[in-house]
Amino acid sequence: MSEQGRVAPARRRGLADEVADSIREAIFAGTYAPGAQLREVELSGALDVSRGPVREALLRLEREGLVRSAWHRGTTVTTLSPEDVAELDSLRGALEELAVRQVIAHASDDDLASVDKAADLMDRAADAHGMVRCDIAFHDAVFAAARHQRLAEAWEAIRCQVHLFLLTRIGRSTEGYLACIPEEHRQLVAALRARDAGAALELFAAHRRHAVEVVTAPA
Amino acid sequence: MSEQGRVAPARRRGLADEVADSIREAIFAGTYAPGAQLREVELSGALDVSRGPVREALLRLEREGLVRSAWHRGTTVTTLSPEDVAELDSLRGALEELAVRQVIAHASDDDLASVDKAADLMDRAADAHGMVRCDIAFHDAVFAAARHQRLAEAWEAIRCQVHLFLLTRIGRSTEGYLACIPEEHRQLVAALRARDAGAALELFAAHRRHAVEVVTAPA
DNA sequence: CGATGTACCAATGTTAACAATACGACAAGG
DNA sequence: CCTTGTCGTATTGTTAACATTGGTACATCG
Repeated sequence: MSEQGRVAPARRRGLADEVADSIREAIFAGTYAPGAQLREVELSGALDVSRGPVREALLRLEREGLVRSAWHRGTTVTTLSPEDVAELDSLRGALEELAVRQVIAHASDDDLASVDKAADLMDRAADAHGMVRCDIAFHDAVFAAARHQRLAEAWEAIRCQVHLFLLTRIGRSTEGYLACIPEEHRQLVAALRARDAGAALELFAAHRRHAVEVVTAPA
Repeated sequence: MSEQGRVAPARRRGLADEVADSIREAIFAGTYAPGAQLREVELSGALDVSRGPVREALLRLEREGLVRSAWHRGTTVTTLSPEDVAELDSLRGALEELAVRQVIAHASDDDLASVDKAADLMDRAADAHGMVRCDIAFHDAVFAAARHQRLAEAWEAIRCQVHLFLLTRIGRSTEGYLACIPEEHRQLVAALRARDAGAALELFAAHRRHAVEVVTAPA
């Protein structure tokens, strides 16, 4: 699917990156619940790495908003209050609005094909957790298609928090989610392909609204 | 000016934060020009600190977009290409639009007073560098008045880059800048105080346009 | 003479030990 | 009984030494 021309970036990653990935996965898997403390010695022991890379990984996760840390007070997994959800939603809205405009203005056919593929992958999602993963992947594809480095970075800064948010969403009600979401995303793709800014913006806004309603409505 | 009620956060900062501040200031002062390499040993020697905090500081500066680093290839001061400037402008626009809406919707009188004060401080700016500092401080105040933690963080992620951008602007022409900018910001404050979303949005957009034009227009 | 392989060096990545700090428990005093 | 001061411990902040890697200059070969 559109090999981009170049062969491969071939950049080797550092240990800190892999540690960050491990911790991130552990959090999403539920090993570390929101509010739990992430002790450096414990992590370094479990991952068989020194505290240096762990420390660097935690700093990266903090950049992603997945954890929060205070001086000499350790690092804890982020807990999302209702206010946090509201912030996440409004900021995500601002970023997605720019992304949609950029996609409609500059995205190539290959970029749109990637978005399409991400939407298709949703049909194959086994459980709710997998669906959330696909959901995030879809929006990743949209931001990638926007071809806007800094916008993508801004999305990455809240991406994991949105993931966390969707995780609490499926905790509330898995019913409508698995069935409706794939179709909902297919409509987003269609609007993007049609280069219809107005329709796409409205659909993305509705998409976000649905997610927020599920979490906030039932006390 | 509005003590917020609480006495003081009283949180002590780590060494890494201070190191980050020092390096940041050095970059803005021109000690390290864009593209220059930031060697860990050199910095740790100059600041009389170990490489640990320096490493952590560089990671933080990378989060702020002030430097870029690759694995085993060191850290360099960010250089802004024309495309980067375009990205910065559009993303900043998206963030400021949300900020303006938030300010108009939720900002307290104290918040607006802070913005006002930031605008007044511009009259006392001695040179162009000081003016740039005030310019950034003004927008800091706006984002602070928005009372939106994550939005403020998103702004911080490009704040230093905008600072860098404004620095290249005054490199092009200092003439109009020193004279017009204070008045321009006063109009922004007025629109914010009037809670006039349409006018404020347009004025902020024009404000950004002016800055970009100076840098991009004269080849 | 150009291309290629190699060895060196400088800089970063990683590790482990040392120092400083926040939190909790417990005892003394009002 | 509540407040306050002190101590101990667990955890983070910091440091310095070791390991690994990328770049470069140079020698060698075609």
